[in-house]
Amino acid sequence: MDDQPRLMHAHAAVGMSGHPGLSQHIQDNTGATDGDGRKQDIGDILQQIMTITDQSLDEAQARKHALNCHRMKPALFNVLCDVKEKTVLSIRGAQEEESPDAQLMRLDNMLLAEGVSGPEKGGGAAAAAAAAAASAGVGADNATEHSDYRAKLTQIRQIYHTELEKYEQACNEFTTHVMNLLREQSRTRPISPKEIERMVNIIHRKFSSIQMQLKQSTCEAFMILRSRFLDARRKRRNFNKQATEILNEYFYSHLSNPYPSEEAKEELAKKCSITMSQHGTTCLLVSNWFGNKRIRYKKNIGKFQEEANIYAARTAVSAASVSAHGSQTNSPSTPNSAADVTLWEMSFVSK
DNA sequence: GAAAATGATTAAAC
DNA sequence: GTTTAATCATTTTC
Repeated sequence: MDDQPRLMHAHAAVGMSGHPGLSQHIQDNTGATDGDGRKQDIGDILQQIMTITDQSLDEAQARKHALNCHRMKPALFNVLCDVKEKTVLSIRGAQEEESPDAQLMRLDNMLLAEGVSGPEKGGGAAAAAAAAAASAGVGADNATEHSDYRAKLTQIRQIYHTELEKYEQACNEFTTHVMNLLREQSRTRPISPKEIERMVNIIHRKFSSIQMQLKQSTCEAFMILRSRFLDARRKRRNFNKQATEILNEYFYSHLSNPYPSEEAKEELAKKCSITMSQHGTTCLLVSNWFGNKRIRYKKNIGKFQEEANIYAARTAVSAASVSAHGSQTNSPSTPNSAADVTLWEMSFVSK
């Protein structure tokens, strides 16, 4: 501890000779002329600053006040700020990397597009829900699922906004607190406004990285919600009995070639009151049904034999009644009897 | 509650 | 683009 005064004098001397701006500052701020007197002044100030922590609170307060009023104080602080700026802060400044704005923008855009953030609900959220409901292609009870979806979306929005607000408030409070602290400290140690600004930036970056995490998890929550809602497999509905009968009737009466054309599919979909798929011009549901039926029939003809006989008999009866009335055939192709081995069946029965 | 049935999805082949 | 074959996920049946 005995070294301190010597050290401070040495510092002051180095400051004088090593920093070209110091004498200038002092000239500017004090107008002093006596070189030795100035050295003595600076040495005194520095010594007082360094020993201030060793003193009692009252003493220190008094000393702080005296220092603040010292005529050399502004000049000395300016120089020290300059030195700090040119060494530590400039190095640190150079190392500061670019903030990941791109990702933040991506998240912001997504939240905006999905209606989680932004002005008010009704835009993206409703559109997404409507699209989801439409592509799910369901009928009766989609209203409840729809509102369920909307309620959950609102919940996500609410959590997001309250959390965001909390973070913003905390950020502001913390920034104000730190700024006040630094301003207060700048009375006793050299802190430039630039340094305060830099500190504020650091705080903002930290908080915005937290906000980014919030945005990320909100996006994830929304994606999960939507995928649940959109996943058609989760909301599979069996066709009603009538629809199944219509499809089976077509299938067994076209066993030689159970591949309905686009028109036939649309016709069948209409007959079965199946809403058209959003995926294209074909009725995907009918295509799915025929795809499944073909493969399952082919895999186990025996199991479907009884069903085949029933439908064959039914079509035979209707064909007979039609011919009995002398009408023309209203079927695009000749119905097959279940006993017949059809062309289509031939292709896989004979391996 | 397990098994069967069934609609949807997928990759691969055409 | 469609179809097949395998598979998944749900609903229905027992």
